[in-house]
Amino acid sequence: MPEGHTVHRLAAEHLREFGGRAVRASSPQGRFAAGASVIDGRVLDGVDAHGKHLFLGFDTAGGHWLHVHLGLYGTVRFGRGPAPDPVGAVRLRLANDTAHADLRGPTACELLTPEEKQALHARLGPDPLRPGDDGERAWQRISRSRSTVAVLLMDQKVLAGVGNIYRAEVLFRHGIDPRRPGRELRRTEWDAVWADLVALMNEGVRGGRIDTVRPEHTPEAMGRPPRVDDHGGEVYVYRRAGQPCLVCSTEVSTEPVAARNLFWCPTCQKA
DNA sequence: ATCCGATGTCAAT
DNA sequence: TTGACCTCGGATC
Repeated sequence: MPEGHTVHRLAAEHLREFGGRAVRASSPQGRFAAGASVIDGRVLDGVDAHGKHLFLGFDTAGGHWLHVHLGLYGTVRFGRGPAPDPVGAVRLRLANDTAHADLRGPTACELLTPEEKQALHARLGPDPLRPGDDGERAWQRISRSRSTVAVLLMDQKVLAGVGNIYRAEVLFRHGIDPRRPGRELRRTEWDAVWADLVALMNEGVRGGRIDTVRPEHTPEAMGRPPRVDDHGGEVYVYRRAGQPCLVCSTEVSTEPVAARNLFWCPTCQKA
């Protein structure tokens, strides 16, 4: 499930499983039948990821880019060996003789021209997972904005790839109150946040999960039972409302912000 | 069997 | 600011 690290991981996995060979494409559910027939039989010869947007290039010289956005609940499930009958609503199945991948529930699954792909990149902020990107463009926006850092970090035009978990966790790690206006963030704080996102999210790509807890605060180090959460990683505040802060034992706070639940420690993250 | 929430975005108001 | 989108899994009855 999808913050930026998941999408970058999916790009690499598609290239590994399907790259350089003709791929069969179908839409068992039917909603992407026309698009699948365009891709069917073409060679996957390039992949790209920017924030939460995945791009698969088929015969890219001919300009066929598949754009996928998983949204809140989209998934891709890979399988080895002969593809079984599709189960449930599979929007797109990619398959070759050794592997298959089933896409379900995406917000976007569409074909783009190179120009349309470029336009999409243009409206996204820098992505901590894209090697050439840096946080300067994001800082220009943040340092001029009266919006809160909680809102700014989730705005994909400002910064691409950060979602609700990385937002909550990186602000905790830097002791920043999520309700502070962007223009009151200090340059040194932003530089530290950006550098931390680069490190945390690359770690997320490697492990396929979001782990943000420093070694000295892990359950093992603190003598607590290991944390169990759907998303599978060790975190400080995400979805821990009402539980004691791992650092200071204050109850973790929560509050809806723009239809998403924000989590923070009111003691460790002072204005 | 049914309800609810979820790592997200956009159109309509 | 609100609701729609559209899928799954876990909690609840």
